[in-house]
Amino acid sequence: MSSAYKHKSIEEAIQKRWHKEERYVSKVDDREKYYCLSMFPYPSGKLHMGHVRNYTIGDVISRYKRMQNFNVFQPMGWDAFGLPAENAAIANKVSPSDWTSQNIENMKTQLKSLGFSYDWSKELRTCDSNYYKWEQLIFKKFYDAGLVYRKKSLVNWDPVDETVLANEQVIDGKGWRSGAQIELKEIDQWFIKITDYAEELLDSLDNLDWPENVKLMQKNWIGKSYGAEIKYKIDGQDKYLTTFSTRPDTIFGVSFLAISPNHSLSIELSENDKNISEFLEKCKEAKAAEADIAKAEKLGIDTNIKVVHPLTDKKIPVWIGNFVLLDYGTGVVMGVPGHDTRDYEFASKYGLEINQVIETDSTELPIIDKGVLVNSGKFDGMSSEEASQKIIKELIELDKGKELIQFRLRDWGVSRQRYWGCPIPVIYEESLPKMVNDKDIPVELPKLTRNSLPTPLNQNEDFINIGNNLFRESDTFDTFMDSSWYYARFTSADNDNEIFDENTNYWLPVDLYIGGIEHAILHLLYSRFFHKALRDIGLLDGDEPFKRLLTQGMVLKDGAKMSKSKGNTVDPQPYIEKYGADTVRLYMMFTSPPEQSLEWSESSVEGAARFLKKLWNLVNDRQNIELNNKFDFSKDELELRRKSHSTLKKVEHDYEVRFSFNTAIAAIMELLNSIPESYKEEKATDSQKFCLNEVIVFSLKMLSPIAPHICEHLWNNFQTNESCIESSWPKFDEDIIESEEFELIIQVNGKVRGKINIDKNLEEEEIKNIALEVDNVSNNIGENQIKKVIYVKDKLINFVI
RNA sequence: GGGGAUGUGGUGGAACUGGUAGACACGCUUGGCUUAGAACCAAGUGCCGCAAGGCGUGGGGGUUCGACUCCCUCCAUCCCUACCA
Repeated sequence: MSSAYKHKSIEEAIQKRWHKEERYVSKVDDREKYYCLSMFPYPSGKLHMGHVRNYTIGDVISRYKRMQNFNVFQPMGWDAFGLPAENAAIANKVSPSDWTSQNIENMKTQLKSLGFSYDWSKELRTCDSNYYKWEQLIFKKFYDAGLVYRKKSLVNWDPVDETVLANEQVIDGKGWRSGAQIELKEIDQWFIKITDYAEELLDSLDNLDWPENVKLMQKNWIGKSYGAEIKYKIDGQDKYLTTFSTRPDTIFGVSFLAISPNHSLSIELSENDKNISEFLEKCKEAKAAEADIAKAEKLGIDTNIKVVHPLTDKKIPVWIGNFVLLDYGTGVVMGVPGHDTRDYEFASKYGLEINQVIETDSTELPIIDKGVLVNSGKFDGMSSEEASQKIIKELIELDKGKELIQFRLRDWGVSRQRYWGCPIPVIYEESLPKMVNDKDIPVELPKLTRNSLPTPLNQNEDFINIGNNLFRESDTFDTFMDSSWYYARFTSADNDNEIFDENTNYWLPVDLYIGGIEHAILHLLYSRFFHKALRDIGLLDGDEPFKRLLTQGMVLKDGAKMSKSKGNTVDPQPYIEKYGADTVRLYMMFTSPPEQSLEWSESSVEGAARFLKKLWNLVNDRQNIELNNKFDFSKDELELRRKSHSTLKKVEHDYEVRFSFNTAIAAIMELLNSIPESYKEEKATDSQKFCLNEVIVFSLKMLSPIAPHICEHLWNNFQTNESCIESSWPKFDEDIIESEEFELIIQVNGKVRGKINIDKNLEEEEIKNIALEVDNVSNNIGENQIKKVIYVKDKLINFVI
């Protein structure tokens, strides 16, 4: 009788061996490389099931590729700067630095206990000055390349705490701690010109092996649109308001212009008009987040200023509207209520004219679709497309507009008014900013004195005032800066003298990048931008950082994404202790396909544990006996061999092409279920033992990327001639998979009426006759005449009556 | 508001290219083993129906010999929306 499966001692022993052998420390060699990267975590305290899912996927692929003789690089690090460390510091009186280090230690221990094959020799922490010094240098280089500028921009201001709040910290318009009404406040901030790369970021999406939905999201986010810039002369003044519209064909329907509350004209008018200044004050009581602006009630106020319509000379009112964003386009919107939902709503509310200038089949305004022009003077009767061109041409002739391509993408504001981040390497002299000298980099983040709260750096006199009337920049970088280039730094993480080195060229680009779908736009777009900008500076090669992308779906709990900040995490630790890492990994992979979101439930953890136990009972205490394979296999034996080889083929496809680990596992379960009991007995024949051994060898190999500890342990006891389970991946034999027969599905009018095994060599006519003989088929056809026969080779025949 | 996804038994899911709906598991039911339990083993398990058979992939409509799969429409849920990461 075999001994019981003891996951704890096996996993500890195997992990110890990996560590001792330095098995996963990677070195450049002449094999084909495979850089497999999972998004590094924010060290929030403990791992949760979302992490386990993400990192198991990466580890399965890394281990599979290693067995295929690729030189695999799988590093891990920490996205260690960010808001939660400051919150924890305030709540628990620990410094952000200590809190972060402690969390990293905890989570690293957890990652190790799960048996992930990371190359820990390349570990990174973004909060180390050894990491962020390079980030400060990159920023300087971006500045030298003309990619950095300063501009005023809006933030959420808490007037009680006198701090800037993240969108997440504003709840129903109130500060989450103070409860004070938040105001929009304009402050100077640093921006990076990601828009210089808008066109390339859009175009090169086509060449990426990424999921289509992610490419589409990025495309829509960049938002290239073709339209016209149209100038409206302010009545009685020699000034113009400039708008952008993608629908110049609707220009005869313009009944108002709406300008942003932050537009210079709005501010100018508010100085002498109490109503307007009150309205602008009210507009400040908003949240900066786009979703909130879009959902807020549309409010406006008439400025009493009129502009002149460029084609009709009609006088048109100018309103201030709270829904107009200054950052997008020109901060002026031309209102066409007949053909735009938002404009329609606004015009209805304030009694502005609603004119129809486009006709379609629809009778109800607003009509959003393109159509044929009406009420548009000489353009009547033209299609939207034709009219757009002619109208732009006319505007150009009148010098009142031009054709324009516009992007939705805005420049990247990287300033944060926070302590726990990378200091921005700038010094001000008489308010004029200058980059710090290279020799003064890194600008180290000052340590907090004991028990002091993490206040923004502008309150740290020792840090900002460096004498001689010189002052340091007190803002820190957006943490998206830290995560935009870490994938590249991993390749040279142990090099203190250079940012990147010859290893960088060997490992980049990342062959497979794995992470949550929530990063589909921002993080992935910023990283793509960084790569291109670093290329143009001469620091990196290639156009894109991530060749292939796998976006995993959210792990949900109580209907929302599992995260520390939402307080709905599930800690894997109790499961690792009770069932072992292999079971947890197997369960996570078995429970759903990676791209799908998954509501957490432990309902079938037991099933995964049971399966490994079954595997253990089958293989443990069994030895692989070397047998000559010149057997005259029986039908049943051949059937099992066919199953072994076809399962191997399927698993390869599922691991490599589909990332469909749940179906791969199901196939292996089926294979083990299909072994006849007698093959496992002592008295089984040699040919039966041969078939059983084949199942075991294939199964251990196929499962080892998912459940590496138990498979390696069983392998060492079972196999004698190949020491390491990881040293190869088996090969399937297509000849064995090929079968002489197939199961024919017989339908009558598309409904299944019979199934029968058919020799593959038979002709269609013979198959048809055999099918018609089947009882249930002939009964269903009865006296009816067969109108049509549809035959799908090796699959199905359908009689239409 | 905008953008992107998802929706299949009691539960997680399978069906990869328009061709057997429910693989593989969980749970449950019955039986075996056991002093009892755990564990394990065997059989059953979409719904209605005694059966023959019929119905069935979020709702409604369409295309097709044939639709979970394609088209239209509606509903629900999740993610992102530029300062959570």
